[in-house]
Amino acid sequence: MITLEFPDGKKKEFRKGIAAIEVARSIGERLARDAICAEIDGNLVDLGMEIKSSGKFRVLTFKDEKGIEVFRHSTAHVMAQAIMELWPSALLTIGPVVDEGFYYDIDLEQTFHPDDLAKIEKKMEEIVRKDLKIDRQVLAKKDAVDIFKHNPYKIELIEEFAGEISAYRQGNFIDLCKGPHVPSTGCIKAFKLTKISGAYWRGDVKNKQLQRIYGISFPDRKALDEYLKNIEEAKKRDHRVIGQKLDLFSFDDISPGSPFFHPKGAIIFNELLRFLREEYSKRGYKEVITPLVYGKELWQTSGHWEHFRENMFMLNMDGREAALKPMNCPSHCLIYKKGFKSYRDLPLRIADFAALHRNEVKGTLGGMTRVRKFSQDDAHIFVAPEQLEDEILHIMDFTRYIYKEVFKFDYRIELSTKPEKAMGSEELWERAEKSLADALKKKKLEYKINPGDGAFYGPKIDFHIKDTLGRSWQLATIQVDFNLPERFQLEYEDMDGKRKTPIMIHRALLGSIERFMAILLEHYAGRLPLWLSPVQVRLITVANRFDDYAEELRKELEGFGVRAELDARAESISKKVRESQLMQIPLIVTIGEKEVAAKTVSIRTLDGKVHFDYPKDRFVEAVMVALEKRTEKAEL
RNA sequence: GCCCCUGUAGCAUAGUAGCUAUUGCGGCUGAUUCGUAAUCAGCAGGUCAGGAGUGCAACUCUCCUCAGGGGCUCCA
Repeated sequence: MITLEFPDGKKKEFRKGIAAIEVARSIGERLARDAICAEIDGNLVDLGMEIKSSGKFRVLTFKDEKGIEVFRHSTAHVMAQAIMELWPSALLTIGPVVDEGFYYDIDLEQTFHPDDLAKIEKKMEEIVRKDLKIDRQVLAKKDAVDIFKHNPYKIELIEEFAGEISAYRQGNFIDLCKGPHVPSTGCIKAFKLTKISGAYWRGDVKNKQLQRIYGISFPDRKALDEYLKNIEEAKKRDHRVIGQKLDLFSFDDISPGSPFFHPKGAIIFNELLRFLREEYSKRGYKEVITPLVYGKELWQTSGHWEHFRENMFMLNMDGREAALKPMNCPSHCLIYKKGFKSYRDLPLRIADFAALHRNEVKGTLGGMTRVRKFSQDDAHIFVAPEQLEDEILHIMDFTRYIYKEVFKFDYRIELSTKPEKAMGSEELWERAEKSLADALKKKKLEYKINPGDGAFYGPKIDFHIKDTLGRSWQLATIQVDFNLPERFQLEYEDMDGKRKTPIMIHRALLGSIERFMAILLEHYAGRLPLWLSPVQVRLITVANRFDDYAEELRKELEGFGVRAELDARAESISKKVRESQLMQIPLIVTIGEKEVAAKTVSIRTLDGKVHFDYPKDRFVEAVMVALEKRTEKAEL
């Protein structure tokens, strides 16, 4: 007999060699039905696995992260089988589970067409209907090589395996796999193949490009339908759709990747800058204005010429090679060098909103999230070494204020360390990495380490958030740099009269303003906070004879710096309300007989609620308070 | 840069086994003065992304270019 301990701490005896599924059944029929695989002492196993020794036992279902992964991985196998049946010459490579679903990379002469997805899905349904048993097999290396000898990718994988080589068979399909898997193909109830793309073998551009098919699966149809509905909803929130509907920005073929901000978009952009400037003045930053064009010698000094020349826009300046600046750091180093610096000048916080140009390769451009021309809320802070940690803490506070308090975002923190292409000594890098890690620990923040993902001049802390389509974007970044100050021979005179080299911190909190705007639009689904709304108040009159009162109120609001419009067209109230609502105007004020008589207004907010007979002066007051405090909405 | 898909008026769309194009919104004109998501009528608006080719004939088929989209790679 063996003793199994369940997650609730209860222990139960079973005969040795009992299958995991039987144990599940002994707990409950329902659990056995939902079971995907089991976990024994932390190791995932198939439900058919015979348990030979005592230990901690757990049944995994679709409610468990690991259960979802196994389920989707099994779906990937069903898809692979379907593809092999339809295109027997296809070579399977790898097919892992990702955040949203799974994919399989396939080497096939013929290219897949989107219509093929439906064909593959049909074949998958057949396989599911057959309810083929999925069996685990442990193979000796030479047997594995023999089975997969026609597939060089699998051979390459087999050659790398150190431990046991396992494979899973369903019908006449077999694939190399660590497992576990669901017991039979019939378990895969609801799935959808979502997209086709190219992908390089092992993610390396030098390797052959394979075809990747993505899919997702769920234990029942309802969950899948819900997922698909969410995707549809997310598409409506896409910043490109909102940007066009609200007339915020556009693009033109004549300058791909460079946004045109329309008047309403420009308001949002400028409001963001106004907000930052106010914060800057509270936090000791000094704003500067710098050139866009620089001779190449500057980029040689900074190291960008060597590392990023292909991504810079080149120009000719008096017959000398020059480039549009892709970033601000060298400009600020030059400003630092004007006039001798004392330790009393540090920390020196230099902020800049200059336009930056990066000649991104065409394939990577997209909407406002990846552009060629953009501005950052950039700042470079020059500190003495002993000020470094405090300054980093100071920046993290600033970041938290913006993201948590003002915009209420959830973010993820990553610490990126020394990349292969790096400048500077090992020792400097270690010091820089440690200072960032220490600051994170002091703030008790959770973070993930991204080995080798730092900038070429130093390590960094990045703040990432997800967009509505589940894609992750880097927003704020804090980078420690010991290299540029040396390259530019920056120095300051310390208390002891000695000349020392300062440390430079690169930081941008919103990141690119363009990208931040995109994320904001999606975050709020176009319903921006009052202070950012291009039009804050729209006044609608019931009939022309009330226009004077409305215009008076509009002027009053305008006088207080509120963006207010009067819609006095001879259209129906319903129509004017509808249009304002579609334009996501936060405060829609209607004015008619009653309002004029009683000096009130009727205020409609975007949720459709109407506050009738609201005293006019109190309304103006409420708007002013909301703008002053930058709250999302006016308190009515 | 690589793979795949897409490109019809300002926007959203229909369409043709190859004979220059549909509808709605928006715009303009006129009427309507109305109480919280579309008042009515009329009019204008398109070298069907651009170029080349095959046809008597191309928006439709082929090729090239450009742009957009989804991925891959990249992201100072």
